[in-house]
Amino acid sequence: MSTLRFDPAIEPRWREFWKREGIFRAGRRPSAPRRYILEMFPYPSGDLHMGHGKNYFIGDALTRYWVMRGYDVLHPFGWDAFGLPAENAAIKYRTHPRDWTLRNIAESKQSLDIAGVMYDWSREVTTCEPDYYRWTQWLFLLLYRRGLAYRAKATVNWDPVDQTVLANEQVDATGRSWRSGALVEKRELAQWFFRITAYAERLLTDLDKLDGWPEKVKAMQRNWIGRSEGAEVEFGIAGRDERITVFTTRPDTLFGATFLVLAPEHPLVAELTTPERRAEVDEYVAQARRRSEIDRQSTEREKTGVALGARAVNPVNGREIPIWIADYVLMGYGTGAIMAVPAHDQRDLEFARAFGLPVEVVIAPRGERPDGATLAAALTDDGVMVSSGRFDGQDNRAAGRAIVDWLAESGRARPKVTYRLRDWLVSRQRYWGAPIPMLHRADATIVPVPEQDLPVVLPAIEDFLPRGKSPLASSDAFVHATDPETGEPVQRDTDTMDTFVDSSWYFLRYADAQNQERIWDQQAITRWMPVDQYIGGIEHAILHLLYARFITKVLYDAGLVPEDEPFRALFTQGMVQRRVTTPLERTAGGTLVAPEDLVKAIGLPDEPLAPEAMARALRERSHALVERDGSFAAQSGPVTMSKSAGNGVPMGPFVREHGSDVARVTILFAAPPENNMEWSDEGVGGATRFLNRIVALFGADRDAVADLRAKLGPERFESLASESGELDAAGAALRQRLHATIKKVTLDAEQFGFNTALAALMELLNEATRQRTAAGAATPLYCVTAWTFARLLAPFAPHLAEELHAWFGGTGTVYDAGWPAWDEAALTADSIEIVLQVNGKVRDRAVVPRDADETALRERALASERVRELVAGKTVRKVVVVPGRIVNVVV
RNA sequence: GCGAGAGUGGCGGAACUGGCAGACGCACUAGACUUAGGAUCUAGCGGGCAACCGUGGGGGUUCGAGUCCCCCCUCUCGCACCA
Repeated sequence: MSTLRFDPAIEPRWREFWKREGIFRAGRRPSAPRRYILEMFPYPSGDLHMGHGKNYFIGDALTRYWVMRGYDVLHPFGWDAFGLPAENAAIKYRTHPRDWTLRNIAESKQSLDIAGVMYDWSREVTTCEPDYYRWTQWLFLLLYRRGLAYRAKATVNWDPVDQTVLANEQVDATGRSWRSGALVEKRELAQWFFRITAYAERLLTDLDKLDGWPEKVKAMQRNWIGRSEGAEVEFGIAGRDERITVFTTRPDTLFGATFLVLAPEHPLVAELTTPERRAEVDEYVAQARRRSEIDRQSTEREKTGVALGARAVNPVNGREIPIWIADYVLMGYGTGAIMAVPAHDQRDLEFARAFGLPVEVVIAPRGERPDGATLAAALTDDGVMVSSGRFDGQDNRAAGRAIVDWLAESGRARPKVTYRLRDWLVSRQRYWGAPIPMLHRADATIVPVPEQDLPVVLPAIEDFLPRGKSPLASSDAFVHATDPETGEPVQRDTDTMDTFVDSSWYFLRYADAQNQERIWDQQAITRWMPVDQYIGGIEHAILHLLYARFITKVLYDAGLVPEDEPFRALFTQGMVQRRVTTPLERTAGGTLVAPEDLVKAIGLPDEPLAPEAMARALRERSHALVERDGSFAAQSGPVTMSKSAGNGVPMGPFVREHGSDVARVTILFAAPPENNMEWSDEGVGGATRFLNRIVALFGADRDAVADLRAKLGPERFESLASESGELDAAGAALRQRLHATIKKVTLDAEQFGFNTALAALMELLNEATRQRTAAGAATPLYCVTAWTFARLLAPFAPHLAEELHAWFGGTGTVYDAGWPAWDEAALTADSIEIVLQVNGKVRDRAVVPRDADETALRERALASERVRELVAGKTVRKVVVVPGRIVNVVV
């Protein structure tokens, strides 16, 4: 006997059908409400594996759901095609970055096509093409015009491996480049910046509008922006007219400032150093400059510093205090200078203790007044002001405000808000990026390239190797240009833009991707923006998502986009992981030998081991010893699929062999999409069985369903689902299950509950199988269940859903067949089972009419034999009745 | 240290406003069908012989707590000398 099975060979036909009919083209339903669903566009690094696939399957499921709901859905795709890896790969494989990139795009596109992920390809964007980067350059000019792009000499992060500067966001906490992993150096260079700090406050407060964003991502952005409210206070310098401005969040502690600390890079350091301190100070400054970010930012480190010899004057009491420099004060934050209040700040206390500086308590928490000299930890709690002149006895918070007001009268202080966010450095000394559209005159002034001269085309030079300055500088044809105003010779800026500029606006271009005249048409952008649902990895929580919000706000201010936040809802999906299995060699003596690379990777002993010893050694390294058919292998825990781990399951080959629908169900069912999921053969098996069971069950009755539907007509046929008629027990159960499933799948599909939606479909399939067996024939209810099942399946196993829909006599596409509606009244059966409890413990169950009232339920419960046994000889104190659910007898 | 989140069977995970804990699936066990099974079907599957006990631990609220409140523990992620 041969049962029908799911055949992946049905898939290509449906893919072609969707493409031919343009089912997923935006604008197909111009009068319907719109939805914009977007997955983060990829960097085209090569062929796609299931790790990438998850992202696209999630977006595709959502797209298909909303199309079924009758919406006009925009689901576009593109390529983040500029960037360093293309250059590095091109150098390695002796090709051109452009060729390498375009080849990868073609390959990835084919994988997506085979997987049946449907995009509106007429809106495809590729950031390395002139018809895209022309507008990236246009955007640069817009920012320049609005005073938001500027050139400045700055201490910048220099990546010695990739030979380029990096934005702060692209250097990790250990001071390494996010891309090359190299320790970043500091250099003084003239660079282009975007003034994102001008938007710091809006970027922060508007996070509150983003209800559809994960709290975690919003928290990360808040933290990155790092708003801090306090005051700037000016200290005098003994014997001089200049002042030193410090930033403090605790002006209430001003009377307790016993010294000042400047960052080693502070501009006043050289001037304030007395001759006898010179040698020591110079040595310290040089040392600090050499020190890497990791060292410098470690909290573990002992405090170091040196005194300059000069003295500052505290504006609140005229007291003279010493000025020090120390590398725990950062030039990049606040004013690069602090007042040290060791009694009330832990870092200052450590510093004071290390160098024997005085500690003076000026706030007494809870009425206590500890001695500064013996203080073990800084006092950071609120309390009452002491040793603070006229402010003594006041509440410290109020006193802080009063002190700032008082000093403000003489111009010695002002309230100040400080941010950790720095301006965005966008220049890159690399080839493969959008040229910065600026011209340098002989007199060192700068003029923008006129808009009509865009794009500034990236020249097709052969020698793009990085040598510390932009490779574009070596192209004379590129560098030499004419001043648009004077006609004099000028030189082009030879830097290219950070690729994060390219990706900060691509989602806007999709609204009108083909427009050659303008960046986009106002009507188009108003139709599609903002993005309703953005889907991508958490790794972009700060960089891309912050830049995209910034650029959108700039464009909003320029009247070019309808809303100032680009993404209404954000979903961060989990990774696909897979165990790595490495075969072990078996010696004649029965011992096992690990291959060299495994020994190197996890530190296994480089010698033959008995299986038990090998198992133990592996377990200690979070691996397992697995055996199959007498061969042994080492198996790792789940690790994220990647090229480097070598555990990616390539999309194309898998889909061809098993089917896209199997891949989708495997991924979507295994875990909630926000979690990491483990890809395993067992998971694939489960998904395959589910699809096989669908085909086996409904395939056998396909003609019965089609015939009944043809006989009754579509409307009459569908109304069968709501008729209770004369159903037997199995029929009643199926009807209830059908409506419960429609409701569950509908609600789940809208909140990424794909795993539970599929579980509900499995339950419905199980119930349908039971009813089919009990009835021995395809009943009308069973037929309408099959028909409905096909539509509910459409977001998750689209090819099979189309196949079922066609089997059952549906015409056109299942995506035009409408989403099923459930009947709330059909969710509960006429008679239901309720739970009988005694003292809150389940003791019995009873089947009662659905609408049984409280009195009836109470009587039914007390009539139960089990309940009577337990209640016998005791007093019934109370009976809690929850109609439709439970009766609890309290004795 | 600060911030966000999570602890439920052998595993992934279910559980709406407090109302049958463990849905669905994987793995596993037994049986059936088979030349064969790593296919398929049937049954079982938290622990305990049982009364009962079970959602990280301890208290509390409630007729009733995985869910609410208080305290504690552990883990994951992000940030971290930010004045």
